[in-house]
Amino acid sequence: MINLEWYRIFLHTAKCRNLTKAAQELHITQPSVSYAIKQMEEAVGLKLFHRLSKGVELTEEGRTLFDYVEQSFAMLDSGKKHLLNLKQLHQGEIRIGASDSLIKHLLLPQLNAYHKQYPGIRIRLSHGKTGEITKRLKEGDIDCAIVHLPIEDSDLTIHTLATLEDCFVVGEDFREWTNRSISTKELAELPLIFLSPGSSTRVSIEKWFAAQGFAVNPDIELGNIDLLAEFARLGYGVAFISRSFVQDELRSGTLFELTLEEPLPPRSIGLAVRRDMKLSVAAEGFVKILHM
Amino acid sequence: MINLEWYRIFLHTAKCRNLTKAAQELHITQPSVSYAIKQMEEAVGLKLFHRLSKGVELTEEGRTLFDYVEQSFAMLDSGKKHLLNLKQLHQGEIRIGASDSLIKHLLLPQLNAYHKQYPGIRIRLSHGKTGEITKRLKEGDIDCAIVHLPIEDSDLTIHTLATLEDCFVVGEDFREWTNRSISTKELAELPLIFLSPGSSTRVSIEKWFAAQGFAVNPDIELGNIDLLAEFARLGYGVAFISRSFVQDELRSGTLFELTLEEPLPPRSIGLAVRRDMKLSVAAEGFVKILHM
DNA sequence: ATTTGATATAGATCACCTCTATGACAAGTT
DNA sequence: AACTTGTCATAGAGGTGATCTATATCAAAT
Repeated sequence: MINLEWYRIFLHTAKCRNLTKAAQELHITQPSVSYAIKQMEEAVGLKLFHRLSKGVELTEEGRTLFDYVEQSFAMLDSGKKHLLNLKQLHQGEIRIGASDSLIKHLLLPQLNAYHKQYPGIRIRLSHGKTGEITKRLKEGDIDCAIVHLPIEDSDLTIHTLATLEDCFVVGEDFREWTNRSISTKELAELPLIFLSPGSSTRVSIEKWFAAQGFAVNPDIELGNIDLLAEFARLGYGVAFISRSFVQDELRSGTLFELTLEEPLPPRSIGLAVRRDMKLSVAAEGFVKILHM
Repeated sequence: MINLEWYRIFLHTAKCRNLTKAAQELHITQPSVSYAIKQMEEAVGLKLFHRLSKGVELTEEGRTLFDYVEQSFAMLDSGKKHLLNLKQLHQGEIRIGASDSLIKHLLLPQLNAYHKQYPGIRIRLSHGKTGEITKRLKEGDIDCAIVHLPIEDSDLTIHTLATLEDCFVVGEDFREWTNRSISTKELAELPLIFLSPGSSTRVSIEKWFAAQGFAVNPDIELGNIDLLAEFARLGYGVAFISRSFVQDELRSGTLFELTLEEPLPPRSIGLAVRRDMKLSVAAEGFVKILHM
């Protein structure tokens, strides 16, 4: 069986055409090179070098093998370089799962910062609901997921990232309701605009109403945060939304926040990763940016 | 520095996804595999495997490296297979130099036998005069040369292969000259047909005449053995040619050999190879056939 | 709670790679 | 012709690092 270190010695010797010089390059003594070449020739049963009075020269068979060995070592060198690039974040990819709204309203600054800092890393985003995303995470299709909390899943490790504060907002047509605190009963009787059933935001607000004895039936159900805000602005009713998603609109006066007698519970956003998997270097870099 | 044997262990471990099974395949113990993987990971500064409760799984970085290592080892395997093919004469090439006439009239049986026995070997022939051919041999452009002897060249090793017997032949028009022995003087006065100046055959016959005090001036000089025989047959004169090259014509009665008072010296054909070079396996196979 | 399958580590062992020393050879120089 | 130089090959000794045995640790399965 050929010791792979002999290939390295063979390669250097072929390039130097001189055992003594090859030994110097390899930082071993000349008899070591002679020994390794001899072992290789015996192992393959063929002469690989002509011994001349001044140095050596590859035989026909040696030249044939040389081509293969040279390519093989070039491949290993490329592999090592690629690993170094991954390590130094010059190359690589990161696969992140999050809902569209979280991507747009929460992650954009960090994604931009990460992309600016590591332009060689390819960022792949996949959107979906928390349930879908955690499934992809567990199946190894994505590296990390930004999810609404709480999540109980023994396969995942969860880190809290941020707190989301929700609120109800209205447009100009319903602005009179912002003059005073509103009871939950009053609120339940207004036309409500919610996200689709099953979204974490939707589930959390339904629980809030139920805890107070109300079953609400929203007038409008939408799948998009921007549309929620837009329909509220247009006077279709009262939208339930995370405050940080509509900061601009609140500041500019196109939307107005209702004041509730009963406070809304804060919600959390977390980072989920697979419990038994070490993150790639690229993913670790992103997580670090998230925690800043 | 990465010991190349670790790559082999890495490759097997990645394929088995289990250190214990990889150890079995490699005929070493499981702690040896664990040790090698650990050394590799420390050397590259990256985790290459996730340790699971049942076996291991490549990390992102490990998968990247795996692709390179797999290709690299495939290249080495191809190299070993190619060497084995060369060794077993399933593949390879042989480069032979000889004059056209030697190829056609002397080597064809052996070339046919060799090609039949080793159809995977590529036979490359280059023709030329002995001087040109020995030059190519010394420059490593051909593996062996079939040459007229004697040759004195310290860079070459010469083996005698065969003896060539030369003769003068005539067609029907000069047939009367074959009735009795002819003196050299008589011969010199006949119209002679020779090969071009510089060919070994030409040189040897000029020496023969000169040793007897005659300077001959052939009527016809040709560069082709077949044309020599044809012009003799057509009655243009007396051609000087190696007997073995016109055996068929002599046997069938289209050419006739003159009987000389002074015997012609026999000439030898030899095989020349470079003195300090080991022949390739393919060339050795051909030399063996030549010596049969 | 116990068993099973698997990896990681510690310390001992030994195989083989490497060393030093030197022989052999051919080309180059004097 | 004698000597020097550069280079490869071999012998025998040494030592290092890869491998071993033994066992700890852990999580999944029973």
